[in-house]
Order: sequence, then structure tokens, then C-alpha cells
Amino acid sequence: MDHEPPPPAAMPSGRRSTIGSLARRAGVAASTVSRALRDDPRISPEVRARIAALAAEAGYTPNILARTLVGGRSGLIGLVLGPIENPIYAEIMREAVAQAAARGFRLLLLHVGQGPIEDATAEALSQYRVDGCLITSAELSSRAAAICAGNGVPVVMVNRVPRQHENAVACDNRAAGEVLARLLLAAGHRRLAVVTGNPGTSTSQDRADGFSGFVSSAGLAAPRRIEGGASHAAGFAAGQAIAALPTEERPDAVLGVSDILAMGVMDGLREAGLSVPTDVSVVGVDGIAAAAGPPYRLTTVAQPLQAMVARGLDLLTARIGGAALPQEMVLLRGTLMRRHSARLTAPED
Amino acid sequence: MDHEPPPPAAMPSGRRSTIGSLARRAGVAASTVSRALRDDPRISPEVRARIAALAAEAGYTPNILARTLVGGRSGLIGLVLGPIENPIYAEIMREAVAQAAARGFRLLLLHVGQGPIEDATAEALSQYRVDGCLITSAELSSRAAAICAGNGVPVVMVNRVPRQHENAVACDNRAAGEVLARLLLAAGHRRLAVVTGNPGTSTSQDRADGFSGFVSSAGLAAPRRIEGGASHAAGFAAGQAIAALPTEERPDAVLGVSDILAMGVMDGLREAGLSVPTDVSVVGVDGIAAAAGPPYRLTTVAQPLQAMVARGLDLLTARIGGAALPQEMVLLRGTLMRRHSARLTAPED
DNA sequence: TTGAAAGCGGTACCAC
DNA sequence: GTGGTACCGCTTTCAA
Repeated sequence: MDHEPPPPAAMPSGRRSTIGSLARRAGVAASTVSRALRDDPRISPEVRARIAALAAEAGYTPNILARTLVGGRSGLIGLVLGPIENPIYAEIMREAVAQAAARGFRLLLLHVGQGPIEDATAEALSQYRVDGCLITSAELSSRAAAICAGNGVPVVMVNRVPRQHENAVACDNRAAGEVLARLLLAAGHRRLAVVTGNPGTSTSQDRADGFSGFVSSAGLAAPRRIEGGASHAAGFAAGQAIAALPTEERPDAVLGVSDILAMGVMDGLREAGLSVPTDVSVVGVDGIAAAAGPPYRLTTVAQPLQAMVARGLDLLTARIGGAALPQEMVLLRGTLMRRHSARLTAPED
Repeated sequence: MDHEPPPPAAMPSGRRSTIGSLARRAGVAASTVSRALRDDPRISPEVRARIAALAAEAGYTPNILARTLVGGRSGLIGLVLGPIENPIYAEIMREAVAQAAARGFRLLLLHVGQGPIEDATAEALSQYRVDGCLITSAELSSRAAAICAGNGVPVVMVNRVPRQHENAVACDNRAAGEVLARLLLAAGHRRLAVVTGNPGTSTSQDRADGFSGFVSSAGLAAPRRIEGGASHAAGFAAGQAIAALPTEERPDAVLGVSDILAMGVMDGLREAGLSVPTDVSVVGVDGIAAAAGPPYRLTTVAQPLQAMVARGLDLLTARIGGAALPQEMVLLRGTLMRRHSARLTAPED
């Protein structure tokens, strides 16, 4: 088994073994080692076994960089993450790392946050020869997009509908908004409001539109729109603003376009002395873990994150394969989670 | 300026330009291009300018993989992240990406979550020739540690004191516990409790020990220990358990060893009808953003995340430089944030 | 079934 | 100052 004794210091214990060194030790050519290690059927079983043993003993690991250089794939997927203050991005990331690993890919963390991607980062994309790029939320800078396009690096957006020419996987946000509107109306709510997210984001717009559209087409007054943002703090402010409204104007149900925002709304309302859901019902969209339990128990439409990431990687790997596929966009239906932040039965009167 | 028209399809627009192609176009040798691009002073200004212009026009980016192959650094730092349910890890990550980028490094996301690192992941570490490894929380599997040691890849742990032989940067957790204990005692609290985190983690132990130690040495009864965990849910359960205690046994102040845990404790107490801080004071450690505002306004000791990551990268880059430095451990003092989850003035009686 | 050699994109050493 | 060349580790023809 040849366990090497713990090296005296942090000394790089000898040279790393390479295909060449293995070849020498095995008395064969480098090409033979290469083939043996990749289970090429042409190599005789004995030789293959001998080389495999040698490799294991030497703790050999192939140098992917060299392999990539020859023309192979890097096995790297560039990841661009949205504002991490919203736990949804952390959840997407967790899912993405795990699923990418299962498919033999590693994630190169390019950017975190909403800010635009710096040039240096955009270049990393090209310098490291990433096979593809996974983007959540944050806008891909035109620079980065150009680099991807110019190099034939496929791009897939997750949780965001592309303004440009990328592939995308998203939750059917419009439908999510409609489902929630239907739910609230069925429970007898009549004065609705929606707290919007970051202006210009498709998620916020689609959810709000679906919600408002359903209400309007039911013949009711369009929900009041309140400017929110992407954070709990923004929701909190909105909640306080709502609480400050004259009672007869106060909505009886409000949608925060994301869970984190809706949580803020709940806290804002409660801080102002109102009760949720007794005075005001609150619902969200996303399905983040933090909103599921007390003190929120948020009724929401949960995004099918696992499936979203899976389909995102599907789109990506198909295109990494080199196939000239058309732009594709996948919409996945969310799941309504009935919890306790909204009154869901018509008041008896 | 030569903006290329948007390629008809996602066609890899021609070949990527390389040092060789630039050399040909410039009518010089490849080595000259290499030197010119790296601002080697030996190259004449004119040639350098000409090559720079050519490179810019062609949208040339060096292939880091090739550069690394020659013996250079990969510029890659492996990142292992703890259980992302705790926002502290997301914050560390955000900080790490930004600071690493500023130093010219990219992060290879190796693992997220508490689970042990799979073998495939550990190998990626070696295959991609990462220059160093940054670990938060999650135990580095012995496999991964062996790979790092065997290849002379330096490892630095952030937010975790190493059981093994790695370098580390952490908050002075013991001191944090003491500071909070002193604060609570000064405000007249006498019946203290501590809700512990994941068993066996140094952060949880050190914080709890510092807290308990200070109380004991002040001549008071040691704080009651309540088993918690790493999540809001664990804290919530602990909060409910505390609320269920007979009044005369109920602690008047409790430390949740992490903010997320303390938030859970607060919610658990409140759900049971108790008021924080009127009935029970609650404090935490970490300084996560979510705990700062309402409804928590958690009094806590904030970890100096920015400095922690900076020092972590310092340790790493110094060792990546090849210097044979001794194991090093850096403890950084946190900052007490007095907010409103704890009664901080002695009750007048 | 195996070996030899070329080459991927750079860097660095040695000449000139 | 600049060019030639060898080489990093691996894959892939092309021969044998």
C-alpha cells in the first residue's frame, strides 16, 4: 500500500507523477499509458492492469489543463450569481455545484452580486476556457456576452428570462402570480397590492403582471403597486408604508414578488402593530427555506430549483456537445405552498 | 474599432487568436509577442505598441491553461463552503470572490454544505492544479487534505480553527463569548443560558466556553447548556424549550452561538408568548445582515469578515509564493454591536 | 497491440 | 532587441 510517511515539512513530496513518468516506470510509451488510463480497448488487459496499478500507487491524477490544451473540454462552467442577500441564490448555487459535479463539471465562480461584471472577470471566462456559462439574475455585461458569443461558449440563464439571445430556464413567474391572485380572491380578499422587486428584472415584472392581470380580468380594481426592491429591508419599508395607509385604503392582501421581500413586508406590518394574516394577508414567490417556518410560515409558490438547475445543465451540456441548437427557453411550473401568512378561507359574514 | 457583426449563428467565429497567429500577423517571433504582451522592457516601444494594437483588435486573451502548464500558477483557489443555510457562508463567499479577483485569483467552487467532500471533488483539486485552498467550516476530508499536502497545495481555513495542520483565520470566538457575558452580567442578568451549535465545531465550542467561563469566574452559576444546532429551526426549538421552563428556572438571558441560531431562539420565545428583550434577552455571534434589522435587532459580536478573508488570502498567497512558512493561525477580534434584543441597562429595583 | 512524433498555447533560455 | 528552440503534460494521427 506504500503509505508515504507524512512529509517532514510542507515539502512538495517529490515530483508529481505524469503520464511520462508512469510510462518510464512501466517500460511502455506515453501514448500507451494514456490509452490504458482511458480504458482504450486496444490495450491488452495485462498492460492495462499493470499501468492502472502503477498509477494508483503513484497517486497519479491527470492534468486537466494539459488535456484541455490539446483540444478537449475544460470541464469548467462559469457561474455568475445574483445578489446573495437573497437566499434563493445560495440555494441555486448549492444545487448547481452538486449537479454539475455529478455530471463531471466544476464551477468557476465568476461573480457574485448584482453589480456589473468587471472586465477582468469577463476575461477569466475566456482565459480559463470555460465550456459554458450559467447565469442567475445579474446581468451579463455586454463585454462578457460578447466574449461568450465570440468564442462559442454557450450561455444559459437560470431564474431569469433573457433580454438578449441566451438560453434560459425559469419558473413560470406569470403563472405563479396568477395562482396567488386566484387563491387570494377565492378567499374573499378584494383590495390587493403588490410590492415589486428590482425594477427591470423579468422575475419581478412577470410575477407582478401575472398577479395584477388576474385581478383585473376578474373585474376588480388593479392591485396597488408599491415599489419594493430585492431585500428584506425594502419589504420592511413597504410593509410600514402599507400599515401607514388609512384603514379604508389599506390592502387586505399583498404579494411580495420574492419571499425575502414578502418576509420584510410581514415584519414591517407587524412592527406597525398589524397582524398577519388577520389584518393583512401576505404571500410571496420563491419557496426559500427561511420563509417556511415560524415566524413567517409564508404562503408562496415554490420554484422547482432542483429541476431548474437540472434543465439548465441539460441545455448547457447539449450545446457544449457542439450541437447547433436553436435558442431555447424552458418554463417550469412552481408549486403552491399553502401556509399561514394568508387567510385562505372566505370570512363568514 | 472594428465591431464584428453579430455572428450569423452561435458559430465559433473563426479561430481564437493565439500568440502564434499574432506573431504571424505582426511578422515577428512568437517569443517576441509573448514578451511584448507581458511588457518586457527589452521589447522596443514601437513593436510593443504594434503588437498590443493587433492583440486588442483580434480580441486576444492568453490561454491560462497553457501558461500554467509551463510551470506557472493556475491562478485558481479551491473554495470549500460550509452549510449555506447559514448566511454567514454566503457573506464569506461574496467577500472571497471579490478579494480573490482583486488579487488576480479565481475561485473554483469545490463543495458546498457540511457533508464530507466526495472523492471526485477532492481530485478536482489536484486535476485543476489549484494554487491553494480556502476552507470554511466543512471538514476537509482526509482524502482532500492528503491530496493538498502531497502536492504542496497550501490550505487555509477561515472561520474555523483547524484540528489538523492547516493555517487558519478565525474570529476570537472565546473573547466574543466573554464580551457578551460581561455585557449581560453588567446589565444585571443573573440566570444565563447558552444554546450550542453543531457539536464538535470549534466556533460553537469556543463561543460557549468563553461565555460560560466568564460567568463562572464571576462567581455565578454556570449557564445552562441547551443543545442547538446550526439552523434557525434548531434555535427555534431551543427557544420554545426555554419558554416551556418553569418561570423560576427560566434564564433571563441567552446566547445563541451563531446569529442564525439566536434568531431562531428569539422566534421560538416570541412564538411562545414571551417578549424579547423584556422577558428574556438574546444575543448572538456573527454579525449577519439579516439579524441587524427588525424584527431581530440582534445584539451580537460581528465577525470582521472582510479582514478575515483578507488575512486568509494573505496566508494563502504567501505560501503559494513558495515560501516555507510555519503553520500560522490568526485570531481577529470581533465588534460588539449593541442592538435591541438584549436589555442592556440594569433594572431599577 | 504498441510506439514515435507532432502539436495544443505559452514561457524561458540561449544565441545573435 | 529579437529570433530560435526546447519543453510543460497530454492526446492523437500514423506507422510498425
